[in-house]
Amino acid sequence: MANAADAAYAVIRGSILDGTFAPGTRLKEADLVEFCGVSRTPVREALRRLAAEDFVRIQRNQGAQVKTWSDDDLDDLFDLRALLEGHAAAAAARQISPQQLQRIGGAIAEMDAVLASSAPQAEQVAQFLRLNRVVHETVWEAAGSGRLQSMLGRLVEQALIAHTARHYSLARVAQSHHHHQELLDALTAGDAVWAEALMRGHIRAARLTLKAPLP
Amino acid sequence: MANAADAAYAVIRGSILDGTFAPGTRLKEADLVEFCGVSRTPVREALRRLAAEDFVRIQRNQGAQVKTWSDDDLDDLFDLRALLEGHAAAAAARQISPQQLQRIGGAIAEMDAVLASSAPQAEQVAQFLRLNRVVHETVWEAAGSGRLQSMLGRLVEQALIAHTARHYSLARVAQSHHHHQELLDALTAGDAVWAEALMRGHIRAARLTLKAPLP
DNA sequence: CGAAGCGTTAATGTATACAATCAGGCCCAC
DNA sequence: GTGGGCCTGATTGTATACATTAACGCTTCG
Repeated sequence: MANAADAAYAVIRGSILDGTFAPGTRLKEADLVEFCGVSRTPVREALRRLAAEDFVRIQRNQGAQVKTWSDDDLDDLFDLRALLEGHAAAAAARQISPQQLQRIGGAIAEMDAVLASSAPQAEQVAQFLRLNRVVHETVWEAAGSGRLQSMLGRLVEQALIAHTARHYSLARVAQSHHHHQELLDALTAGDAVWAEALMRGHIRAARLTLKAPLP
Repeated sequence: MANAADAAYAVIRGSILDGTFAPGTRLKEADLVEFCGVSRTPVREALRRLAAEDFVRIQRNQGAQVKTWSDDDLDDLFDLRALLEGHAAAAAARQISPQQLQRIGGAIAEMDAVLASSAPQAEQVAQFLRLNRVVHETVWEAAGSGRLQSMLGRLVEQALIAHTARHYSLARVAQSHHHHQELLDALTAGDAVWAEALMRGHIRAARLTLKAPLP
């Protein structure tokens, strides 16, 4: 990351994702110059890029603020995610490689280990989320559409912002885990219809988690 | 458009869409400064924006070039379009307003008139494409998802670049026209399944047109 | 004759200075 | 007392100068 603009982008984006810049926060260029340690030019470039990716909202002469998501927005977002992830799962079922299947299988096995461990719950959830990402990204990759992959990456990260400062319950995590296991069966069987149905359900369940986390 | 950056964006984007900047063309910032009549800063901003929207490709220290689309890319693009436009059509069928139905009906009636006229063929096709856009945009709008709307807008425009300098045959245009008419029936009936199926077929047919135009 | 290394140059990347614009507060008039 | 208009400060938008990078052609050596 020799680039000042890329560095600024990474810093700001990371700070939005980890909650340092909460939704609604006004992002002044001068402050970000200090925060990122680069001049205004790359900071502006980073902000424009983040705006294009829907992480921030820019109004003319009024600067940028971290985007806020209404409940309807999130419904909308998860509807699209269900559609696109379902599509990806179906495509993946038709053409996934043994290596990719193995990667998903490995991630699921690791999840097993994580959930069986006696680590602190927060740690377990964090590990699970990382592995969850591996599973999903492998499915996208197997779907073989770069465009679909980048769209989904963005959608997922937008959903993540809304998650910030909320924690998943282990009960929901376990539910997700079961989804993944069954998804692996569907992918292994090459059953596109099954895989798509499972994935759509999986995403819908995730939306519900966000709305009303289980205890 | 009091903005220099917006102006540059509009000029460059327009020139890409109308074929002035053909796919693969290297876009040097200095040249664009002259072309757009603004300084490098807004030109750069415009290029970054166009890159985010997949109109150009930017490599570090190597500037921007108009994106080229392989046949596989286009297949990919139209697959996604079929999925998303189908989804939009289904959603629209469930909740479209009388005003929106009327707008689509009006556009179709105008298409009738255009096709029945004795204008030059190129003129007929151009008019038809404009009305075609009205029909589709109304469907997206009726679907009620801003995110879906912007995604589709982008996908369609990317497809348009590939069309440049190619002309549609009247035969294909007539086929599209029939699709639109039946789509209006489905939307009026509020039949989401029908609308989705029609739209998916409509997009698939469009892909074929691009691949092998009818005489 | 070919290939590798270096220098030049033309382009992009970054910083900063200047211009335009908007928000907020103050004052004045009604 | 309240509303409107103007002024001021802060912030973003634009231009330009400087730094850095990589591509290209030249030279030179094997």
